Amino acid sequence: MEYVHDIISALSKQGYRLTPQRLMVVSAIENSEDHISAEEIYSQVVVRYPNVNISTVYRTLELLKRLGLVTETDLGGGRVRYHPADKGHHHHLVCQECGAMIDLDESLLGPLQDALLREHNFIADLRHLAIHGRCVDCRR
Amino acid sequence: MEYVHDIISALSKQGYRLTPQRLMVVSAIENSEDHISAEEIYSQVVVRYPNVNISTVYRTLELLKRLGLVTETDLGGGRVRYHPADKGHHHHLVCQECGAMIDLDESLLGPLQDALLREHNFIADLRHLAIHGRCVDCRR
DNA sequence: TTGATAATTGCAAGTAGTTGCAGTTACAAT
DNA sequence: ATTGTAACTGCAACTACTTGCAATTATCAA
Ligand SMILES: [Mn+2]
Ligand SMILES: [Mn+2]
Ligand SMILES: [Zn+2]
Ligand SMILES: [Zn+2]
Repeated sequence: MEYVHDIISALSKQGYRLTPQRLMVVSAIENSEDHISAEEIYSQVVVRYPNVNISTVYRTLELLKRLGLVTETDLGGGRVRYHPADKGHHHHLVCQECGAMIDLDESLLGPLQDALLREHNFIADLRHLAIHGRCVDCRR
Repeated sequence: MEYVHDIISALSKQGYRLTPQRLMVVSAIENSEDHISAEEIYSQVVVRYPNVNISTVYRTLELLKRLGLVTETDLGGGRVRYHPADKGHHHHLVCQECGAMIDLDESLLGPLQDALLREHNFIADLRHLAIHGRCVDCRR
């Protein structure tokens, strides 16, 4: 069985069209070492496909989010960032003062997720959260 | 002792100027029954102070956030919403599918806040969160 | 009261992201 | 291969929010 990117095969399986623009956006996300922004995706894609428009990047991200294939996270810095939903299950603590980021294991939010499901019948999307606050150094 | 809005007396105590624009923004927030947007604040203020600029509203909100006097929350709908930090301690579950909102007691996040402080020395700002996901009806 | 002065504001331009629409194209059916 | 069609894209205009800068003003000291 040939190798296909997870996201692309999921798109294909669900009947979405595999346009070159989408393939390149997906590839930028899957090849990114960490969290990537829409602008960064765009500037990668535009090199190989010069007349792509950034609204296509945003629309693709919207689709991938809606299908649960990528997560969108506000890590500060004025733009949200994306990464594959099934890659590196974890969260981040973000200091609002100095921008420091602390990685957090996903297990810390398990109990909360369970409680919300049990007590409110609500399926919380708690994959790759950014929790904002103050780190030790910026404590007042 | 005379009555002063909590937020105004806090501003004053910390040495910030009490401009008419600020007083009116604060008043709009404190008088709002629930969560209010920047645009809604602006449209209240502009009636009594016609040449106020919306950037002043945004800058005032930024200040009030930074001082911990108001909370900013993304409840969906394409704009964030504000309310006094010390009013109605609670959170919201927001369904990404249908927009339904379920109120949540603040106690549910106490254990998480404690764990983050204990295990990571991080003071998480978990006042008035919006947790996104799917409600029972939109479950798949 | 009356200045001095730094904080604050209005304005205009900028950034991140969204949307309506007309034209293009992936994909399926022939 | 050709063609029909809805999905998708590019484009341009728009929304929410931000920012640099010059003009205004709240506050304080004289
Ligand atoms: Mn991450
Ligand atoms: Mn609320
Ligand atoms: Zn910090
Ligand atoms: Zn729902």
